Amino acid sequence: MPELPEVETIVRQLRPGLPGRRIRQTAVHHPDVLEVSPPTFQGQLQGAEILAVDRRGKNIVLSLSANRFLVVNLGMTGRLHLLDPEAPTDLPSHPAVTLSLQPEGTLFYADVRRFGLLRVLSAVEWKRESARLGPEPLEPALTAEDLHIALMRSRSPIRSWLLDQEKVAGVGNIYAAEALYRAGIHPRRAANSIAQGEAGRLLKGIRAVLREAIEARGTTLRDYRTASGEPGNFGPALRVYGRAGEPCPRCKVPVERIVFGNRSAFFCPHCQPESF
DNA sequence: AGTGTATCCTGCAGGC
DNA sequence: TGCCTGCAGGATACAC
Repeated sequence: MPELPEVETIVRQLRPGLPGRRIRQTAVHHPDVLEVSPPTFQGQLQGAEILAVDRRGKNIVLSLSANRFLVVNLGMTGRLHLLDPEAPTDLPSHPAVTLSLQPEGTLFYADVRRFGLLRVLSAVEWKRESARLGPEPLEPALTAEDLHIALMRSRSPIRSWLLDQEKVAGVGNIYAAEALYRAGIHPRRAANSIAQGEAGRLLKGIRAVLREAIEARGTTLRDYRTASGEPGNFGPALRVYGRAGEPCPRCKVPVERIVFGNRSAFFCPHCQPESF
């Protein structure tokens, strides 16, 4: 999906506009993105006031009145747009859910592949869901030592480990590749083979690339758009992701692509040696 | 515990 | 032009 920087970008754009508005009407164009029937979903949202907009991992979380939470996971191709009634933009294709707001406004969810998911949860349910997710990588509470200790408990490849939302929340395939490149760690290295110093470099790499990507409003490969419909600008700053065959920016050795865990992994074979 | 595989679904690029 | 294959920011379920 949209990974942490893309979701953070959307949340920051929605935050000034949504709180204080009510959900006046809900239209479901594609029940695929729901877990419940459209009438149930509509009933869960009807009349609710939006109190806050937050992010947890890759989830957009709208706090609603009556202690409910609308949790949006964008899957691979989900888009959440706040349509300005005064300045009609190009409507995205593949509409899935439309929320008509009061006062005037429309929150529009579109999703080409419909892997996304919209759920309305109680406070207890959301707390439980959130507790399943790993720590927020940008929160200072997460230390290199914490990371190293967690890594020692797993023998899975570090790239797969980083993609597991129960380990660290919000990192996806793009930023896992970029963070491992910056840390000089081969994506296939076992998590428990990462030394303490490497864990420190990895955490720094994760934070640096996430911050820079947020600054650029995310990476648009094809579908991702900000809440106002703009593409993200981080694409040209990617150093290895999607760059198989291109020279490593540091050493000029061609970037390689391998596949494991059903996903492509990109790395520099010179700067990220598999073993020492 | 970890991994390979399949699934959900559509669109696009590239090869022939 | 058209047909085919492979590939894509995710998450989950399954058999080994």
